[in-house]
Amino acid sequence: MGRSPCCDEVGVKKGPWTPEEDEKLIEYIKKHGHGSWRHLPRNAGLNRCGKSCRLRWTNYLRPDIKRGKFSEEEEGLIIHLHSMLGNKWSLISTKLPGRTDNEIKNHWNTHLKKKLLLMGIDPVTHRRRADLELLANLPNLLAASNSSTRMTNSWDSALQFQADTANLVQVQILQGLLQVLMASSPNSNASPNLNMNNLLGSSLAPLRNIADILQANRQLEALLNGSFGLAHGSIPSASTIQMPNNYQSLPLQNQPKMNGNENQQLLFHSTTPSLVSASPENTTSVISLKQEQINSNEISAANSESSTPIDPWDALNLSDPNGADLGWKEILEQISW
DNA sequence: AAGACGTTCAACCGCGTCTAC
DNA sequence: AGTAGACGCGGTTGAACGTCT
Repeated sequence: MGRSPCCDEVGVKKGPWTPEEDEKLIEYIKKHGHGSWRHLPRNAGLNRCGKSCRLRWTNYLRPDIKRGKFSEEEEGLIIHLHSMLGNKWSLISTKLPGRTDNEIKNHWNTHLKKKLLLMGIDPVTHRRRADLELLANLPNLLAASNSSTRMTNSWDSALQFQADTANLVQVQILQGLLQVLMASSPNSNASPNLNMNNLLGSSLAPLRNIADILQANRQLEALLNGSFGLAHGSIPSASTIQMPNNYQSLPLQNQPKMNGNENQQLLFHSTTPSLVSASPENTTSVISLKQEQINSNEISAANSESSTPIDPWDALNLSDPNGADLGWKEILEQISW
């Protein structure tokens, strides 16, 4: 056990390396190899601790280090490996020739982690995020995940899988949020500050097309049934979302009217929004949302270009007479979970 | 133009593991 | 088997740089 005492030595230089020090280190290792890192600084004429020398060499001076931006393939590989290995940066770096563990770690913390968070994916567990912070970040999440579903082939399958997962998050969050909103305004006379038109027209614009959502579900289904093998069992069919036990349908009077289609059901959560479970074992209620029932031709007959399958929610008359546009945080603050 | 704020990444720190004795 | 030196790993820091206001 015991820590290396080398860095405790007084009078040893710390901080950024000078070109002269780099030169000395390179020359020495070229001639003798690094050998014992502890003795290397003295032998090489460097006033550094062995640890510092090792770090400088392995992370910066080594001749086989690849510099420059990470390619999309590399990023995808990092995400994939991280989902399997966690923060085992040195292990991950062995799969990326020319990249150091430090470099990968930095890139993860500064780029990839944020990317996943924006997509609604927990960078630690690589699962959908189910916390309220996610809800607070909904606009960013929606924008990111919506654009991700339209991604070209630039991201590899690992990223695509996580992007598709994020789309399910969209559905779940929206459903949960609407449940809360409905519960707080059962007679459609919502708080005057709540403007459903604004809600659906701005922050939730990406969700206005249920066909997109169903498409995302199909993609996810295909991925889960395909090469990733991450599902714990059969996956709900493309037109069926299986819900955890605590999900239930609202009484009809609390549901938004669906134009010309009284059989259509949307899902609402009874309390706090949670996420779709990919595991059917904890599911009892299965509520179908049949794609064929969401015929945009039927729904949009009375509406123009802005019309979508969700437009009937506009009929809830939740518009703010003052036209105030609420941000998500303000909305959340008004909701008593 | 300049200060505030945010981002990046090289380098450090401290702990766990390995290994020689 | 126990101990201590050495190494490697992952988390954190802080200076440099970039962007915004």
